[in-house]
Amino acid sequence: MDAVYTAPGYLFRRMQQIAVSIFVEECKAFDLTPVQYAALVAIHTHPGIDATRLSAVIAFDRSTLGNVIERLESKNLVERKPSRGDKRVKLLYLTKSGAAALREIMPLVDRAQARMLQPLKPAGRKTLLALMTQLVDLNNEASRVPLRAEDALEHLGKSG
Amino acid sequence: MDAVYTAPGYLFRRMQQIAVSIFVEECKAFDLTPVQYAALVAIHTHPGIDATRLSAVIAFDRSTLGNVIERLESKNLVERKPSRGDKRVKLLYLTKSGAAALREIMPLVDRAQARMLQPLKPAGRKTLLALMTQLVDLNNEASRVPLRAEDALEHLGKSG
DNA sequence: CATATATTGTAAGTATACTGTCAATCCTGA
DNA sequence: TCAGGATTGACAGTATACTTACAATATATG
Repeated sequence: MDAVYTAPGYLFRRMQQIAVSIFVEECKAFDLTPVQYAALVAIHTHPGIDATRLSAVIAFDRSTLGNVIERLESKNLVERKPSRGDKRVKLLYLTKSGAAALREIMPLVDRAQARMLQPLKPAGRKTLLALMTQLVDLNNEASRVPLRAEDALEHLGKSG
Repeated sequence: MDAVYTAPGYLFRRMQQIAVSIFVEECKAFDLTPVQYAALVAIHTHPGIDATRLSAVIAFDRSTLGNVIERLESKNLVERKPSRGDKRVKLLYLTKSGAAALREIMPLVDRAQARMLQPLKPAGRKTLLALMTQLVDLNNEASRVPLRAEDALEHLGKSG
């Protein structure tokens, strides 16, 4: 059984479980999940983005994202407006209330992020982040939903 | 947006996503998910374990595990037998077919595990595993479903 | 022994995550 | 221009992952 507890797959699942748990605990004053937060941040950074491009920017499944947006809409944090040029597309914007919620929750999320790594020594944190960044980047294509930040943003007239 | 892509929470979610993707790809000949595989391994190691203890041993949510076991049962890989001593409890065993499936899928899972870390250099893999093992262990209590391997196994008369 | 408390499995409810499929719409190329 | 292919959002279906609640059963305590 020891082999199980040091297998990368087990460690990644477990750490994700822990990370979500810490996030929810820190942000329990807001009815926001990690995914919903990520969507808010991305819509704030790229107002007028559509759902398909948003899914590429934050590496979420497109189908799942539809439900996420629906929930954000019903909480009045996000609004969908039809695009003029393309009748298929619905453009995403934060509402006033959404922008306000984002401002309030950001420091809590920062604290959650810090807590995830807190048990390690500073040098270990730095090393882990570097290795994980590298690994996620190099494994990008292995994911079912590869990150396509640059491609997705070309049409928005943003450079980064 | 760059801060998002180097945040620990993002990296953990992404890596979990990638790990599941690789697992499914390597094991697609079998209709088995990572969770179902983990349950099979644990039941194989601890035959006659009950669902509550199993959830502590592999750090799964108890309610979710019920559905997982149900699926394994309907695939005829696992069987539940009522306990004699305690009428509430159902004891878990691998079927012959379950043990055979486990033997066949193990090497595929090993390959999947190796693929997850392959993009890193050997030294980096070792360092990452060590840091992750440490972090998951030290953060154990932060999870909603802490690992309780030793406690859970006391009643089974196993030493480890 | 009787009652309060705890445990076990189960279920309902919510939220990711993914697979497909589909109709509406857009775009391309002959 | 117009037919074929691609894109977009929506939907159905499966599988985690968690919460709360509940009935049946066990156990601890008076």
